[in-house]
Amino acid sequence: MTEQQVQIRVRFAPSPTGHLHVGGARTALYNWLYARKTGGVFVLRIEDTDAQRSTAESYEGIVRGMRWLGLDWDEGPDCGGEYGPYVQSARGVLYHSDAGRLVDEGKAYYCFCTAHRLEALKFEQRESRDQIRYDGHCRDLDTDEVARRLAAGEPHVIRFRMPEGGEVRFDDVVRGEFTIANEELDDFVLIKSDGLPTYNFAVVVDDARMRISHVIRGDDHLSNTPRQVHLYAALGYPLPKFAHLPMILGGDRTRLSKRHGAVSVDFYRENHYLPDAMVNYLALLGWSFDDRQELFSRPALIEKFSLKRVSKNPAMFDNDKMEYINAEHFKRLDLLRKTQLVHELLREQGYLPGDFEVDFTRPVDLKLVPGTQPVAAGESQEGGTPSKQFHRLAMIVQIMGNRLKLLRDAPSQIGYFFKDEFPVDRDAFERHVRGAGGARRLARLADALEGLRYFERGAVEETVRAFADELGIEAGELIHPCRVALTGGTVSPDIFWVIVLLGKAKTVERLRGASARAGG
RNA sequence: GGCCCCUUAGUCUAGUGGUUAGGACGCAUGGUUCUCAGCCAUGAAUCAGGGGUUCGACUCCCCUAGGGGCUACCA
Repeated sequence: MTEQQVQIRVRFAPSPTGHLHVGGARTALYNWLYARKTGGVFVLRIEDTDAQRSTAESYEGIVRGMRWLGLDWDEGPDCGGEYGPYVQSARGVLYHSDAGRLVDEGKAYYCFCTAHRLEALKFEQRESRDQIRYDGHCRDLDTDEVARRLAAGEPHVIRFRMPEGGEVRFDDVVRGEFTIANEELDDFVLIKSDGLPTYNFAVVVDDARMRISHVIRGDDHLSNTPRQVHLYAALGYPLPKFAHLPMILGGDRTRLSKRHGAVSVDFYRENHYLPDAMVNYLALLGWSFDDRQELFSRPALIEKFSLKRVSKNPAMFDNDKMEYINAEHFKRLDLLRKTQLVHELLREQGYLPGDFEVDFTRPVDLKLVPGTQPVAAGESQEGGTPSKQFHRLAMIVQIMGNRLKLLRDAPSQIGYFFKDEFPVDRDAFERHVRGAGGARRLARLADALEGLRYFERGAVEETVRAFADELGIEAGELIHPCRVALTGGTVSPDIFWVIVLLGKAKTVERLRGASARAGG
């Protein structure tokens, strides 16, 4: 007898009441990874039973965030599926039908208690330091009375009839066994007086009817799970497997929320982090593979992910580590891909001329790029054909090497290659150009470079060093002012490459300009 | 208040009775270099506290403390 193989079905069920934060994204990711690893189905369901707080913008934002992260779903509000609708507000009849069944079977009942009465009850229980729970006031109302009050249109809710004694038990893939006495639970509400289901009820009805096999969610739901287990039993639905993930905490160790700054997925998207890097880092928040590997490509993550290795401890989101992971992923991108990304961003921000077009759908010849090929004399580095412009951009990206860690910083780091107006570090200018007699030297260096017949790296370096020798100074003493004049700051890639890629005309112009400004 | 969960360096973690408690980020120092990044090397830093159990506890049990969650007609 082989056990029947049940299809693995998981879901991410956000409520559209805010942006997608890293905690939600992590939950979505683990579900997605599990589905992709097992060949299962990943469902997106929108839990909008809180009519007040749910918004369309929030829904759009969540979808945008998940798409950016590359967490694609197989069934959901936009693409449908066999078990729709995938928005709770459209599933009303399902909840009412299941709730009605429970009432008919005596497993749930109508309650007419007013908010006022409940308030007073709570107050009283707090005073007497009692457990705060519903007292079962309407639990055994006469059926005729119920019918009469219902007919009279009296506001009411439907409550679950919690068994008096006994206990509930369930297994959690990451927590192990969980048991709690029924006394701790009370007759919680299933259907609110506005007719909408409560979270605890809707989640069970939906997970069951959508055939969810594994409920993977944040561990803030752990305490609610026993109630849900009761509901599964009462409704006669098979119990799914549960996996409660540790929370992700903000810097102050409290639950993540808006006030925790950069914890929105939007932030990372807008700042041009790499989605694969974010996925990698998020995966590490509460999961580890072993004691050595922590850098994973997406396929590697799918292959290695396992619910069994999910940690029980809450984790704090560490931005430094996120940036590090991002840098590592960026480092691993090939030159073409990097250049493509930089190109895109530079264009967006107006750093590139309008005629700078590269058709990335066609192979780009990078043979000349690797960085050792001299640029032939007479070939201007500015302007030129699109492929020449691209070639130059690729070389710039190439010489940037690992200095470019975050795509977002590309414009400020290499902007001086494309615009003549770039920020100049005043202090550096004073120190390296005006002070130390740099101004006069720069003008003379400009002359020397201008006379160069072959403007390629070797010749440039030779010229600069020879000039330093002639002056009887260290090459560095010439290079520093040069860097400030050319790039505006004290940080740049190899200065000789900068000179070559800037081109003779721009180099000479900036050197003379700086010299003049310094009064040389 | 009641109940539940969690506890290895600042942070993320490996570890399941015997280890010099391993790795990573961050930090510090040194090396490489025209600066920076990178890379290499080195270093500081951890089992929350207290009781047990045991020949032996980071590992098992109990208590305390701290943190988190649930206790809503929020999800």
